[in-house]
Amino acid sequence: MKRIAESTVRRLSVYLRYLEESSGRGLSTLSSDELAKHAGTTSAQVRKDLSFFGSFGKRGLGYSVPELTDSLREILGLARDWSVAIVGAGKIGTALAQDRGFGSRRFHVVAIYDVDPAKIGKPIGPHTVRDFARLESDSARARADIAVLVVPADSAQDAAERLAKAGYLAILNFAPVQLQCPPEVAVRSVNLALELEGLSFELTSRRR
Amino acid sequence: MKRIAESTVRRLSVYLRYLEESSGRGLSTLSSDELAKHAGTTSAQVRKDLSFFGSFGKRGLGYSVPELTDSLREILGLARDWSVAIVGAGKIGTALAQDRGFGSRRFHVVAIYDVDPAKIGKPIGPHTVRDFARLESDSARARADIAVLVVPADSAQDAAERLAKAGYLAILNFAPVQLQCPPEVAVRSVNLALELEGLSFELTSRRR
DNA sequence: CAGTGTGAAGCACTTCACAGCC
DNA sequence: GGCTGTGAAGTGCTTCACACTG
Repeated sequence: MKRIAESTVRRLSVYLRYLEESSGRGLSTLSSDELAKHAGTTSAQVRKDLSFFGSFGKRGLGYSVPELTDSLREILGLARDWSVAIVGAGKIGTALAQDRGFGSRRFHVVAIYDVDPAKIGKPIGPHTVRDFARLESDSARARADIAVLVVPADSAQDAAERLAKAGYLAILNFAPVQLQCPPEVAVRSVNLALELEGLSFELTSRRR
Repeated sequence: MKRIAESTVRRLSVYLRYLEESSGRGLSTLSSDELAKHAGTTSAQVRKDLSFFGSFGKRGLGYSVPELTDSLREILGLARDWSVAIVGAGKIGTALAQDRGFGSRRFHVVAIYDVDPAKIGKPIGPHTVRDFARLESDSARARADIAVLVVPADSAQDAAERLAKAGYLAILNFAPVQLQCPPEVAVRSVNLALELEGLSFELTSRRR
C-alpha cells in the first residue's frame, strides 16, 4: 500500500470526530462537502483522503454515517483499546493523567512513573506514582502500548531509550528535544515552545 | 517577501535552540551540516531555510553562533517579550501556567481566566484566577498579546470570538475543535487526541 | 442530477549539484 | 579545500475537472 501522509491521517481523525457528533444528532448520511466544511478543507480533499482506503460513498448520495464511522475507526486503529503510561509526574504529566478527553476514547492511562522519591507513591487520581526504576520489571509482566513522555529535556533521550528497550511501541514526546529512537518505535512530538514561537513569528512578520 | 512555510519556521526555532546550547558550550561557529544533524534535517535544507531571510554564513567557514542567534531571534520575533493569558483554569491550564519552560524565554503569563465561580479567586502560582466576564474590561486597560485557550470543546469557539473582539492577536488552542477566527488573529492548535490517534494509526498500519 | 472516485494538472516543499567566495 | 548560496530538478500533497453512478 502506498504511504499515507501524516496530514491525511490528521484529517481522518477530524472527519471521525465530526461523524461521531453527527451520529449523535441522528444524521444518517453526510456529503464530502459537509465533511470538508467542518474539517476546514475541501470536498476533493475529503474524497481523495478516503479513496486511499477504499470506496465508502454512494454516488449522488454521500457517505453513510455509521458505515464511514466504523471504517475510519478501523483504519485509525481505534477499533481496539490502547494502554498508556505517563512518564514524568510533574505538573503537566499529572494534569494529563487526570484529564478526561485525554484518557477518553480508546486510550487508557494505566501507570504513571517518576524518578523523584518525593513523588513516588503519591496518589494521582486512581493511580499511584511508580518508581521509573521499575519500568523494566513492570514491562516484563505487563507493558503499556504507548508512553507519554513528560520529563525535562535533559532526561528525555535516556528515558526514550529505556522505553524502547522495554518494548514500548510508541512515544508521545512533550520534551523539547529531537528524540533518537529505533525505527520500530513510533514517535510524535508536541513542543509548546515551538508553537508559541510560531505565533511570535506570525505576529512579527505577517502583521499589516 | 515570499510566503514562509510553517515547517520552515518550526525548523528555525529548532536551529535557534541548538545555537543557544552551542553558545553555552563556547562554540563560535557552526556549519549547516552540524545544525542539520541536531535538527534532524539536511544541510541543504538549513541553508535554504536561512537564505529566505538573508546571507548569514561565511563560505568555507560556516555561521557565526552569536550573529545567527541574534538574527534568528529577530526573525522569529523573539527580540521582544510577549504577554500570555491562560483561558481556562482546569488541570491543563493550571499546569501550563505554572510550568517553567512554557513561561520561559520571552513568554510571560500575566493572567488566568475561568468562568467557574469555584475557581475564580483561587491562587495559582503568583496569579489569581480572574472571572472571564472581566476579559473585555481588563483588555480595555491592558491586554495580553497571546491567549492560550484551554477550555472544553463546546465553549472554545465562543471564547475565541470574545478574545478576537477583545483585541487578542493570537490564540494557541488546546480545545479539540477547528476554531473559526478573523484572519487578523493568528491561530495554532495542539490537539492531543489527534496525536494519539496518529500513533494508533501508525501502530496499526505500519507495523511489520 | 447530486455527489463520488480519480487521472491529470498545479503548486509547494525538499533535495541536488555546482558556482562562488573565504 | 571547505562550506555557503541558489537555480534547477525532484517529490509529494492538493486542487481541478469530469466520467460515472445511484
